Amino acid sequence: MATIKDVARKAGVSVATVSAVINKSKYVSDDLKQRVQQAIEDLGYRPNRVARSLKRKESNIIGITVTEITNPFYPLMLEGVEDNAINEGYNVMLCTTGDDEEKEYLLLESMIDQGVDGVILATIDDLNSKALKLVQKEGIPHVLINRAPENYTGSLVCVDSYKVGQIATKHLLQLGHTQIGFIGGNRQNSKSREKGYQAMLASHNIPVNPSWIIDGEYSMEKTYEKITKLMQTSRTIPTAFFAASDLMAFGAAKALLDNGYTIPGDISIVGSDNIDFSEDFRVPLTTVDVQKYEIGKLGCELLLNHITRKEEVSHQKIILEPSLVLRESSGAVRKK
Amino acid sequence: MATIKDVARKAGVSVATVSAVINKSKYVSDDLKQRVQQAIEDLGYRPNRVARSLKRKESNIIGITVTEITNPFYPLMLEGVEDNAINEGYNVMLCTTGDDEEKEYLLLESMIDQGVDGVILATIDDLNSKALKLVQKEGIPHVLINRAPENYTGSLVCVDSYKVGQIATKHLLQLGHTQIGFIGGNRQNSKSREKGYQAMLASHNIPVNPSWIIDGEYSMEKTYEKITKLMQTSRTIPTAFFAASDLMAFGAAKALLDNGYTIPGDISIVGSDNIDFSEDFRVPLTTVDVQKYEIGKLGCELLLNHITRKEEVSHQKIILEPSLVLRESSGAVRKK
DNA sequence: TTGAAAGCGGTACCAC
DNA sequence: GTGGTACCGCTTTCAA
Repeated sequence: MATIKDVARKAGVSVATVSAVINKSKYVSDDLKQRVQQAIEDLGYRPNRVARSLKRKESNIIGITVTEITNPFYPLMLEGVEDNAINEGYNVMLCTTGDDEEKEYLLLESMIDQGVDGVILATIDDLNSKALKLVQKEGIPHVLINRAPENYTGSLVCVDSYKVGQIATKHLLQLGHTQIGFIGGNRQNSKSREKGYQAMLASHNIPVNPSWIIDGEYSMEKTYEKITKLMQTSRTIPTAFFAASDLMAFGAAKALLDNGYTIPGDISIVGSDNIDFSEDFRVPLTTVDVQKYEIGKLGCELLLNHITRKEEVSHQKIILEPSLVLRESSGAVRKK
Repeated sequence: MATIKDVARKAGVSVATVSAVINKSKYVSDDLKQRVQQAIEDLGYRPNRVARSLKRKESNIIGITVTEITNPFYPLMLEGVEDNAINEGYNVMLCTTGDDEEKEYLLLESMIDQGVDGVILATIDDLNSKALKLVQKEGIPHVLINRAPENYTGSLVCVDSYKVGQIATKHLLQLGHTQIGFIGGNRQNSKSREKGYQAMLASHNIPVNPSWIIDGEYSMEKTYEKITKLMQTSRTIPTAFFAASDLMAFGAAKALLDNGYTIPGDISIVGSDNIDFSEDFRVPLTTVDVQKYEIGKLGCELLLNHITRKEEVSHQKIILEPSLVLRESSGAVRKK
């Protein structure tokens, strides 16, 4: 690999001048500029970004943490991030944490040590998260996307999960359902969706049956098990379920279908996320769209703003609007 | 951020000694070792990887290029790569090329300039690919995964696509189908699968009908259109389709379903890839599994071997075995 | 056994 | 306008 010195020698100028023409950082006469450019061309020279990073203390790399990448929700979000990053001349470093706090911390640390200019965190639910504390302590620009602790005051972009719960539940109520179960997991998004669901029921004076609140652990398989068990042990089951993720909705639907129920004939299902395959699930899934791509894209924009204009970092919150996507898994409550 | 100098000062030793204890690169007396470790602890010192990279000319970062990440095939493969990389102390930089040669080249170049120690390429079909030429010219360790040019002689891990075609076609033949269409796209994997399909038909003396070879462009939507058009314009359509990807199989199945055909009653469909959702597609899809996770994992292992043992780089080829996954989209040919 | 110092490949200040 | 050079933070050779 040719270095800046080689270029300088070949062009018969100093390295300072080469650097100046590369970065357009100060005036260089046309003559020298020509010679330098010619030399760069001839040698196929490309600046060593590592050296530049060391000196400038900026790498043009951003990091992103996600819990998992096999849930189709994340690739789309990631695409939003990457599209934006590439456009602005940044590379992206990816870490999958698997919801493991310790792994998350270590991976984040490794990215910081690698010199990332900032990080997008899609894994933070807790204000006391070690990972969050780390970026704060180190003063690394960061924005949370998709997930965020309830009273987080930093920059973030996510969907209004409370509304997700309201929208889904309202839809079910309008179809005449009053016995509506909830399937969620141990994440803030789920909790907010549950609150929206509870509030909507409460506003219609409908009590919630605690045994119809299912912990699906954000897993299709677990949800399948839990719902199967519910059918075996409960005397009555709801006429509808709202799930805090499409994957859990899938699990529930499969369990129901496998036990001879029809959807939506016997039981309605509403998911959330609107992942690509919800449209082509065994029963096309009614769900709530949460603007996955936008979350990633805006999150990246925000981060890049933080990075480039450090001084005017205003803690910005972007809360996106969810919207109902009507498909075939929800229908009028069955007649008794 | 504390630097190595701070540690040295605090411990009352030279930076060389600090470096030695960090890297265990030479003997240091217990006394000094203690003091250094204490100082590191006190300061919360972590070595600057950028500086280390510059000096050592290795970054512990590997790059990976994929064409798209929204096809659920890739996240699993990527997971295989990342799991392995993390375990070995490497971070991964991700680039999505969208099958755009120019973008691919630029992104790859940017990763190299960022100092990646090696790259995994899941985007190469052509021996003359600019991207491939680049890594070869620069002498960057690289391995191709999932996709590869026909006569590629470097390291690679992928599934035997020819066999994929054979297996799928054989299955259909065994069900009594003789009128079998093929849906593919402009990638080497598809071409090999098509060859396997053709060969299997030939060995049964069954001619292939050229109008039943459909270019689905690796897109669900395109395939939907093409199949819809086929139904409108052709007097006869096959009793079965084999598609070179599950996504295209989905597109075909949807088109058929939307036009009143039953699957597999009227027409059988076999996909390839075995993406997660093929199991829960409207009609659970019979498909050919291609060991996505393994491809990524082994590809990463191979690359890391190249990086760490430069001298003994034997060009290694790992060809994985595909296997049929029987589900509900394929059945006996209908009686006339 | 320990440390001084050169140097990785750039950037940017300062002097000419 | 241009170039000499210190320096970014670390590794590694070499001398003491």
